[in-house]
Amino acid sequence: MGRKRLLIKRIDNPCSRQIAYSKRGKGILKKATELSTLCGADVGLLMFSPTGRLTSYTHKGRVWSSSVFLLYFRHLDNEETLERKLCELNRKIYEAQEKMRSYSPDVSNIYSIAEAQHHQQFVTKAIQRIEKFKKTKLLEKETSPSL
Amino acid sequence: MGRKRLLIKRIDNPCSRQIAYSKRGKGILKKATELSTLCGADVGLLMFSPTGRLTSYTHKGRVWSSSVFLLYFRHLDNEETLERKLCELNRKIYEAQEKMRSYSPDVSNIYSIAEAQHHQQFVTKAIQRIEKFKKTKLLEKETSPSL
DNA sequence: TCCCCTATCTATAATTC
DNA sequence: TGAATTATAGATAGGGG
Repeated sequence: MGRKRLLIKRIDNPCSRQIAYSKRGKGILKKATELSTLCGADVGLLMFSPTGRLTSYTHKGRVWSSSVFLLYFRHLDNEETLERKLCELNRKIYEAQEKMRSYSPDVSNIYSIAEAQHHQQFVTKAIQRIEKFKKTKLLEKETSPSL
Repeated sequence: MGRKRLLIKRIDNPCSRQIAYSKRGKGILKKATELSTLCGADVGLLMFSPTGRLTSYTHKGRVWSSSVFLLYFRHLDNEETLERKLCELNRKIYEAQEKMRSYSPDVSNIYSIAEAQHHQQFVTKAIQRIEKFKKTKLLEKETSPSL
């Protein structure tokens, strides 16, 4: 769509590339909004320019937009991937569950063991809480070095 | 870009709307791939049709694509928003931290960490005791299966 | 970078099969 | 839905400021 037909391959000239990105980026953004309003479709768009600048579009309306993109922006805010966080948390939960499983073979009828189980859960949670607490405290320390 | 000028507002006729979505969806997809190859930009696109069908495009290349979209697809797999999960986990952590706070009321950072250490040791020993207890009980059960 | 201009190319609305 | 056609609206390459 220009004075010359354009082959779809990487534009070598960095200057032209940036200009093309600017123009086409706007174009897609417009298309996305149009699609969204015309068809009532949920559209999400993320673009990183050659220089790394982010442009995004989200039609605020439905579940997915408030999940994917919200997640993404939080991810940016936290400067730490939520995915990694989530994986870690899930791993911990899994490990904890595995541990628990090994302790409870077939003994639902024996009250003392059930009770032990209860206690074990309690202290497991307690230790997790303590670890979390320690991390938080350490973080507080780091972020306020004057203390 | 058609025989008539189109006002950008929701297309009332469901049939026309679906057709428009189909065409324009493909169009944006093409644009996204073009932008990606022409400019070396990372582009991610998610579209939900009026009927709820998902179309997506991701230029596989950089970090973001493997975070946002991976998250999204996992989210689909789990049939439960990761966001909600995360919120829940964070809530649990928060609650745990709140509980822990009661163990260390008003001490300075260093001491509260030391104290946490102390509590941790305490519950670690506790859990060891419980495990021993349970093993013993289980052993008792195995050796007297008639009960 | 951003805007403007304009020749041209491209996308697509309407239509038919 | 889908594919093809065609007229036309819209996007944009190249160039200038």
